[in-house]
Amino acid sequence: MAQDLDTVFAALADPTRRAILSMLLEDDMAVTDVADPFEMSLAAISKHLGVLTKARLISQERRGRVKWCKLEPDAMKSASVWMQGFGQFEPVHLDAFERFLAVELQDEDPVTQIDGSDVSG
Amino acid sequence: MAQDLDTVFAALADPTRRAILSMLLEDDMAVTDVADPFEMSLAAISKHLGVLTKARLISQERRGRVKWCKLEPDAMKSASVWMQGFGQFEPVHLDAFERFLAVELQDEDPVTQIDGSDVSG
DNA sequence: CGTATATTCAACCAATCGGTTGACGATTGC
DNA sequence: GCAATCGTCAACCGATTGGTTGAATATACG
Repeated sequence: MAQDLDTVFAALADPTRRAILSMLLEDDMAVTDVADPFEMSLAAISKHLGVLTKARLISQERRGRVKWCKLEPDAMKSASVWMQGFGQFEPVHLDAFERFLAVELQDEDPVTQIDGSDVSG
Repeated sequence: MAQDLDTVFAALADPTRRAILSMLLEDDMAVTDVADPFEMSLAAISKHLGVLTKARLISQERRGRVKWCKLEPDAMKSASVWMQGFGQFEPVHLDAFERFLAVELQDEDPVTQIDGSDVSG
């Protein structure tokens, strides 16, 4: 559906949300841990996670008082398929680590942030 | 760069703009002709084309008093590469006509609009 | 039980978005 | 030259976005 593409692309348009997705590529995470490397409030991250969930790019499962966030690549796949209509984009075969790097390198800012180097107060 | 992805994904998040892109898949078009199937004003379409141009998803070349719009698939490709970090999306080998259909079918509304059937006011 | 932790909710804010209208600047053609 | 065509610009509008803060809700722990 077109509306799915609306929400998926809109979700991907924000660098914070893309950073969150690449963090979740490593492992499932609790909301608080997702929020940790960012300078913004927990509530803001919670909203971002809501946007990602609505776009079905992630799923959230509550276990006890902790809500675990998990990457759901299918939604991204359908967007990717739509894009493929515009050219034969070579699939660039990557192994797990290279996939991670590919994402990290395209998205520069969040890496610095996630690294937690020197985030000014 | 991350900012490129911002503008590309944001541009793709709007159904009118995706419809424009799939129209341009068939052929280059003048701004007026792009606007024709839509119910909104020419100025609105002009703005949409501006967003697409800024994202480098299209280019615009003025020839006489007509401005021609041309699809530029490279920007979409870089977004597509970013996405591939999240999974091995099979490349779905399509020929030219099938590529066009793939795009059209994913994006339903615009087709109806382009068809000009009955878009309520 | 009481308190700390995890997360969301609600209200608010400034900025951006997607659309409108009317005026305007170029270019074309009778 | 003058009128029609092509396209953008500027001002405006309501809705949405991305952030804040403070309070509220659950769950866990000691």
